[in-house]
Amino acid sequence: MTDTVDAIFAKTKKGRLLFQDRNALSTEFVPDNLPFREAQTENVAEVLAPALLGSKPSNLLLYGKTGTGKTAVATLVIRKLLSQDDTRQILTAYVNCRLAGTEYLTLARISEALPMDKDKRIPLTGLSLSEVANRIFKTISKEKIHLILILDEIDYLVNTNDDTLYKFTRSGEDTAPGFLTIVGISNDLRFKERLNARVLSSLGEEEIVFPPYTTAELRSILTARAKIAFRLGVVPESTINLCAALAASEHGDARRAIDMLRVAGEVAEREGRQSVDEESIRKASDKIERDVVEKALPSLPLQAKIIIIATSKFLSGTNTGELYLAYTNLAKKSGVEVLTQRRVSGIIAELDVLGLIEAAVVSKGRKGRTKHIKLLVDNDTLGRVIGEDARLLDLI
DNA sequence: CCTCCACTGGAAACCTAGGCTC
DNA sequence: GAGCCTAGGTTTCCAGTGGAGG
Repeated sequence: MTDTVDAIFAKTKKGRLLFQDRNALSTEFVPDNLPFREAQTENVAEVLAPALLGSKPSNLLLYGKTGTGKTAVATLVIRKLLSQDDTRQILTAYVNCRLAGTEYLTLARISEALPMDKDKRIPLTGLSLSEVANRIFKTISKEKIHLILILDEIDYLVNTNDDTLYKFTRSGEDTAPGFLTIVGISNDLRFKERLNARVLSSLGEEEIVFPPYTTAELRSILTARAKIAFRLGVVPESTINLCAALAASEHGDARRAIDMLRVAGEVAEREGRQSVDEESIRKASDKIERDVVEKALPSLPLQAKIIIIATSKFLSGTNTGELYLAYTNLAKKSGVEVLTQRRVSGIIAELDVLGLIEAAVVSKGRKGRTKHIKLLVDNDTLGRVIGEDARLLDLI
């Protein structure tokens, strides 16, 4: 027993030699200059600069796929802006609309960044959206706040009606003498098409596009980060190359590349290796994929979990009708209310977006049209993660 | 070329939880 | 505390639809 414990500690001590500053590879870390994003950084700075003189900057839209540096550029510019703010009136709020979940929760998150009166705090539910928006506007007006609002994944705010966005883009009178500038960030290049023309004209006053990083650029970024994060010589060039190549095949996602390098370092450390080799990168790549699933599964609503379990009964895939029957059985067995097929079909679509299952519409001629559904989670993981939910244990 | 299946996916109505007002 | 209001989830209804079999 003590032997193994000693061994673990000894290994850890040895492994420590790899990292120098692990922070440089964390998702929150934004370096003081972003290579290959100089133009965009300057552009954003120019648009937001008027805030330093107390006037309202134009609203701004940042476009580009995940991991192309949109959030990093915004964060960096905001950081520098705040450090030079003599007016002391600028306040910034960052909200990820997808993570917030609903429109209401997005607004609630925004209000958290404001110095709200105690009795005006936003409760978890019960208020109308316009009431919440009005409270936010009133606070901005009363405290003369110059708010720069970063709405990451803003496309999730538009799906149903863009009433809230419209209100926010036209809030001038309600917020005076304060103001509100929106920096919208979107991964979806076609997001604009879904946007109401009136909203678009004021929200997209300025637009900046972020192209994907090339393999060479990723390589350069990784090399720079690795220099800060790791001790000299523990990351060979071949590791960087592999990491960059893997990320480049995923549409030039720098966040993913940096994540992978960090996890690879952790793997190498745990295994007591002397360097972060290509093997560590491969293991990291696997681990990241597993982690995504293991994080998403437990937070799923009960019904979605049951549907996932039902899907797991069909090893080589199934279709909507068959899956619905299996789901119905499971739900009855566990005493859960049975949803309609329309709803189940909707949840299937949601799980597809999450990447937990694969659901492609196929036509089988006379045998109709359906979705071919396949589980993308392996049964071990499923049993381990969903098994924690006592109600579902015996369904697996 | 036409049919017709087994759904898909949009739209609207309905339900529920929870804060608000008086 | 009664009655009102809304967001978000669900149900109800239904007009499409891709393509194998006729």
